Amino acid sequence: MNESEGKAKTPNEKSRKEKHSFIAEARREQIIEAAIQTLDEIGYVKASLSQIAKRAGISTALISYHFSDKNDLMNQLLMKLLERFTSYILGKVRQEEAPERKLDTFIMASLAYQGTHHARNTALIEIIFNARTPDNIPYYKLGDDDEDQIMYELQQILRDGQEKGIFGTFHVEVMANVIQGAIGEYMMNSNITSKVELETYSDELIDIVEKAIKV
Amino acid sequence: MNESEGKAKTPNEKSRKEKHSFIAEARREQIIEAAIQTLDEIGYVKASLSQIAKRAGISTALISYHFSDKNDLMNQLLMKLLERFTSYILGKVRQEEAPERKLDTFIMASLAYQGTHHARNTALIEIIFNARTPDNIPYYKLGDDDEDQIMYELQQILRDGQEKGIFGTFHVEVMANVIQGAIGEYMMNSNITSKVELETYSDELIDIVEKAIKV
Amino acid sequence: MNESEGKAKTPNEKSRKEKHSFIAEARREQIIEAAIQTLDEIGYVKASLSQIAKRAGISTALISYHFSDKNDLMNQLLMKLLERFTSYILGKVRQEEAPERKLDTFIMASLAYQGTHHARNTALIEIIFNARTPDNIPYYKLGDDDEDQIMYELQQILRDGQEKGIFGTFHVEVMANVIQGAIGEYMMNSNITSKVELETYSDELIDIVEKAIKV
Amino acid sequence: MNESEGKAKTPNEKSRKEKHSFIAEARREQIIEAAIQTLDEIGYVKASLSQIAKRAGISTALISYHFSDKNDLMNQLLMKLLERFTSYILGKVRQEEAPERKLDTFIMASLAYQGTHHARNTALIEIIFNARTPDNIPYYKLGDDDEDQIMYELQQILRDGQEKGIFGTFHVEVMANVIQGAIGEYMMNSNITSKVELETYSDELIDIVEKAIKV
DNA sequence: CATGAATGAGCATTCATTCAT
DNA sequence: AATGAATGAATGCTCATTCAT
Repeated sequence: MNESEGKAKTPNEKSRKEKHSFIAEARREQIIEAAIQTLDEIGYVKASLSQIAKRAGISTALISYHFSDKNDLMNQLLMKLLERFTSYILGKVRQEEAPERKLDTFIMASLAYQGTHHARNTALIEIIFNARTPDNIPYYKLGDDDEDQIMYELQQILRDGQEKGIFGTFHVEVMANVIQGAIGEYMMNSNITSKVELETYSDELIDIVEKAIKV
Repeated sequence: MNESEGKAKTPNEKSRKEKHSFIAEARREQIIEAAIQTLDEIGYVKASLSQIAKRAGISTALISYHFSDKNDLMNQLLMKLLERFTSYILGKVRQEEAPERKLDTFIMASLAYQGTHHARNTALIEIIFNARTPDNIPYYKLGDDDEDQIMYELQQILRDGQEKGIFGTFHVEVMANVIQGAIGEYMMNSNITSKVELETYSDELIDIVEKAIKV
Repeated sequence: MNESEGKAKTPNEKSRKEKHSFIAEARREQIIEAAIQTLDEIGYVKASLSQIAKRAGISTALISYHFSDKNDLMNQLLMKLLERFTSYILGKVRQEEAPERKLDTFIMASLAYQGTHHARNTALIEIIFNARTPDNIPYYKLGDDDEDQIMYELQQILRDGQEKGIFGTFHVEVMANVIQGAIGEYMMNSNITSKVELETYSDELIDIVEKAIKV
Repeated sequence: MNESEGKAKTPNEKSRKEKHSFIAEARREQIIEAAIQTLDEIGYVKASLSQIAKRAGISTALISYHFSDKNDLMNQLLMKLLERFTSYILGKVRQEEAPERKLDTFIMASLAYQGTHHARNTALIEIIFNARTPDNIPYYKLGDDDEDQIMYELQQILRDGQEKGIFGTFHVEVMANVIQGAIGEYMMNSNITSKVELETYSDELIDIVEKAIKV
């Protein structure tokens, strides 16, 4: 707002501005956390601003103050959730070198996320399957080709393995989709979750995939 | 709310009741069809009773008359959709004898349903991922063991194949889940749908599964 | 809604439909009257749906039920008020034959309306000077050339008088505007209203106009 | 709220106060200008404090700091606008000596103001027709006898002319009102504005008035 | 069986205002 | 003097539901 920003005439001028941004950022974070909790507890359909505000211990007006829109809040939340999920998975996967190790890690990390970040994952699912773009297209139908780094990474691993002759021949996109589907199904369906241990499922899935991709 | 509500005002109570039931049944059917159309067109979140009524060409009050609740309507709709889907798949699968044929048919029929009954399938997905039980549990987390005949049938096929020595050893529940997940992913994610033809996906998936289950 | 309307299969079928429309029409009328009262009492800025509903003794939702919009309500109200005002003035004016009598009647009737229909007139002023079109143009700037029958009639009287040689030469549009302004000023400004009697004002205005238009 | 609020914290209280007053006065001026612009652009109903603040490039809190109330702001704005308008008209009128010249000048200056100070005039109209006193009386109904120097001056001109035998006999208050109405009508109604040139209207109005007041 | 009429509860959002800094 | 943060109240509006007819 002021063209002489960055000059920091006085030491506390800068800190004051930083504090302001800091408070605002903290609030936004808090609201987003409350939104995650709300989505987890009562689902997208019932997740009104007042429900979110209640969980954050603030007024609904304050949400409107920090986010231009309910849509804005949901979009920023979706981005944050995807970001966190993506960086969690990629962080683990990229520590590995060999394609077969990368693949195993991918599967294990993806499944583990559900256990370690249950609320986040539920919130993610709730948004993806309920929210729609302004053009009324559900996010789950979008598949956001460009943005979905996870899917891109998985396909890269598979292609890399094929090129190195470690994996056999198969339709990469279909295979990636099958793996994603198997992971997603475990994440969402608590029927299988309650009957098969995460580790068992992980091991068995890796087993199945290995059989399917081997040379 | 209760089906035995008649107070016998007239002597020909029975015939009247039958007629009433018949008309009522037809109306319920009509409302449910309109609900499917509504869910397909505008999604669960926006699918208000008035939107459904508009598509059915009736008043919203009439929906409230025939269903005790919006929840009741959605539950009945869900059941009907599951029933139809189930009987479609089982109808095809049970025409086959050999486990490997049954399995292939199961996969192909499941995937084909999306193409042949698009609106129904979208409606099904919209309900499963948006509606919640009175106890606030999302349907997608339920997985309803007892009612999910589809899953039961798939697992039966796999077990049958194993017993007959046609399939190798693998964790039946995990394998069934993987297959279900692969099918579901293709149904929901239009990203893969637009990039891989139904038949290709079907063939490749069968291929993958065969490799994974073979002795 | 039904193509067999007007056939009136049974006597009470028709009457039922008529009754429904009648009730709805009566409600709309009641709401519009409440809106007039509200505008008169608290002005356009504060005239919220709940204030109108309070005066009508109904819920705000019922206003939304009978009018598609607040804008819709205000537009219909504006039309009704203009219509009533116009028909009142024109009804009186058209009973006269001679241009000079028509002109006198026009002035007297316009001024009298303020006295006899005070609330309506205030409501009219409040809407015209406060409401705006969707394009954000105030109604008072619109001047609604085509619709303003009153202004058209006044100009016709003046032209007719000129053609018949009863009135002299003057700029018709300016003269009509001056007359309208003089009437409007008396209607709105309660300062002059409290100091000069309606009849005095009427007589004097007629006098002034006569001097200005005479041959 | 009170101008003698200083608590004499520092010795050079007076100079500080003066500086403060000066800055404060400048801010108030700035806010008032922004308010004029806002009223002109979007009208009274939509002229929220945040809209005004946006146009002033300041925060809404600062408006609340300098004006006790939104009402206070609007009142002070109204006074300022009336003051400016009054001094503009009176400045021109008082340069003339003869009543007939004064009258012509009054009319021309009043009409010219719309052209030369369009935004101010629109803002003036918006406030007068939308704002209300704490007692809920619209300003347009007030006519504020004591403060309205314009109307007083006009009536003085007319009386002076009569006393000097230049004007004939007529009801001064009504005549003044007619002139005011004719001017106001042209100012507000863009229908006439677009059809009749300012100069034409001015000439014709003077002509009409001259005929009406001549001996 | 079917509807129009009606409502209370809830929605997202904006507003004028206050307060700590 | 000035601002960002925060709120309670109010707005227009939609919704599922009820009820008399």
